Amino acid sequence: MLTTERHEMILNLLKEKQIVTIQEITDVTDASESTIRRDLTELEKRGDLERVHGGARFNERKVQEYSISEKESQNLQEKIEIAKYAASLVKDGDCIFLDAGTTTIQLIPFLQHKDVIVVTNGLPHIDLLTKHGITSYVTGGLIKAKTGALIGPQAIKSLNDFCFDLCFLGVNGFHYEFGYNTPDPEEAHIKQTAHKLAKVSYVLADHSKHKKVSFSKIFDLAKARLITSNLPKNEVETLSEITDIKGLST
Amino acid sequence: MLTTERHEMILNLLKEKQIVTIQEITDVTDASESTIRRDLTELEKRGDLERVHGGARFNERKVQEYSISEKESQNLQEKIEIAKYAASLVKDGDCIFLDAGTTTIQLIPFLQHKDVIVVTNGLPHIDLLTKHGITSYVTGGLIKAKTGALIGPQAIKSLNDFCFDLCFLGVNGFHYEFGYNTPDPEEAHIKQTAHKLAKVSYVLADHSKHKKVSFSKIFDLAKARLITSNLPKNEVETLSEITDIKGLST
DNA sequence: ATGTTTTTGATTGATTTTGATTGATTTATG
DNA sequence: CATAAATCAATCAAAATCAATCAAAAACAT
Repeated sequence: MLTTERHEMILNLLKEKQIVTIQEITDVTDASESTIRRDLTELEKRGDLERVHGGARFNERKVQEYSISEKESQNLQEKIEIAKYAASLVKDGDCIFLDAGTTTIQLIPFLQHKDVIVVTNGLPHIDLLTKHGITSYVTGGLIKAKTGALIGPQAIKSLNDFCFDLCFLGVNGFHYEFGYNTPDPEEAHIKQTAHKLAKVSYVLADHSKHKKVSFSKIFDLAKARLITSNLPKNEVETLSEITDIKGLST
Repeated sequence: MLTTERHEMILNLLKEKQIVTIQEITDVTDASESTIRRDLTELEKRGDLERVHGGARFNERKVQEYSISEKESQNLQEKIEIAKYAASLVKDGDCIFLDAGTTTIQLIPFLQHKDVIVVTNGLPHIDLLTKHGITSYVTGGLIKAKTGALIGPQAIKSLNDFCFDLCFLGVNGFHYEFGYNTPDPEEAHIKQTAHKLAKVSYVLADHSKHKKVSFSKIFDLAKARLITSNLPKNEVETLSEITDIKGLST
């Protein structure tokens, strides 16, 4: 039996059972315990599985990679409406920061014939931006494979090379009391930095983000104007007490 | 039995079984082990299969999606060979700079099971890097839509945040007297900077780049090791007078 | 027919993989 | 908490596989 063949057997076993013992693997493959241990070490190094005492379990990394396309389809129409309105705020000659995320990406087609410069930390944005012939800059940074965002100190540092007329941010949640938030502190830091560098900041968030709270607070609602949609009228009124809010409806 | 005939038998075997041992092949073909080894080497060079210890398996490379520009890239086979050799120079734990360009991009599949950190200024590289689960950073900078390279002062600045064990550069031409060169002064500047930050620099260039001279000189041949292929023997000797050169042949 | 080139199979020593064994570490059990 | 059982990483020698070399055989050109 070839080493590669054995590796594939192990991964197939894992795909079926989610978790396997070394004993099970040696039974199936007829290889010694030592060999299987070496295999597991190797496969873990590749990131294909996670070792646990006595065996190994499946690594969900590969499944998670689909998360981008799935997310994208959620509330798509709403996101497009929000993005369309946001784009209407852009004037010729503006310098814009486009945050990573599936909402802000919808903004790009509406910028096509405007004479603007865009800076983004979202990798999926880049392709669309160049296709629409928009002069664009990317921040540097570590690639967060799951979301295609650039993060880390390098991203912050390269952001500081710019000033923005407008800044469009995506968030995971917004809350009357707890402000705008997102799960990743690194991404929160990026958004804070972009906000500081911009004359005006907008947060784009569909109704599903309302009252959601996740790990990292970005800043209070008051600090950026909120563009959202399909929120109950009274909620919009409540929120408008503390921030500038544009409530659309589709 | 004809060599070609044997090659086809091997590929057919592979199509059926996905993975075969050398023993299996010798049984079917009645050829010696040495001959089969030679066949496998040849077929791997063509990109028809991938050798593994003890046998061979169907090449994933062909299954994987490639961007249009890659498919259209000239001297692809040569570039793959060069990239493969370049990848063999990479050790676990290395920090690598991967220059933008169609040659360096071929290096990525060969890095997939190595424990490395990659920094690149090539946008097309990013997708492949993440697909292979490689920890990667992007330099910031202006997007040069034509080549998908990141350039300008922001790119230079963010490069200076790193140090590299190895630096793999692409060029448009190399010349005994005029050194390595490329048409865009901005890109030349990036390459120079990356070279300064790296312990060792390699230039990857297929034979079509030989004796080409374009607008911007990057640096003299002596400053970086040259990996090339299909160059006449005497040319390799001449070049080896002034620089460290690895001449492959396909 | 003769000399040249290419292909082949055998042989070599180097490299890689393997399974057994060791003692250390972790987990289970009383 | 202490002990036993299971699992672990590290090491080593045997086995398998490898690339490189060389001479014989085959294919080729002249």
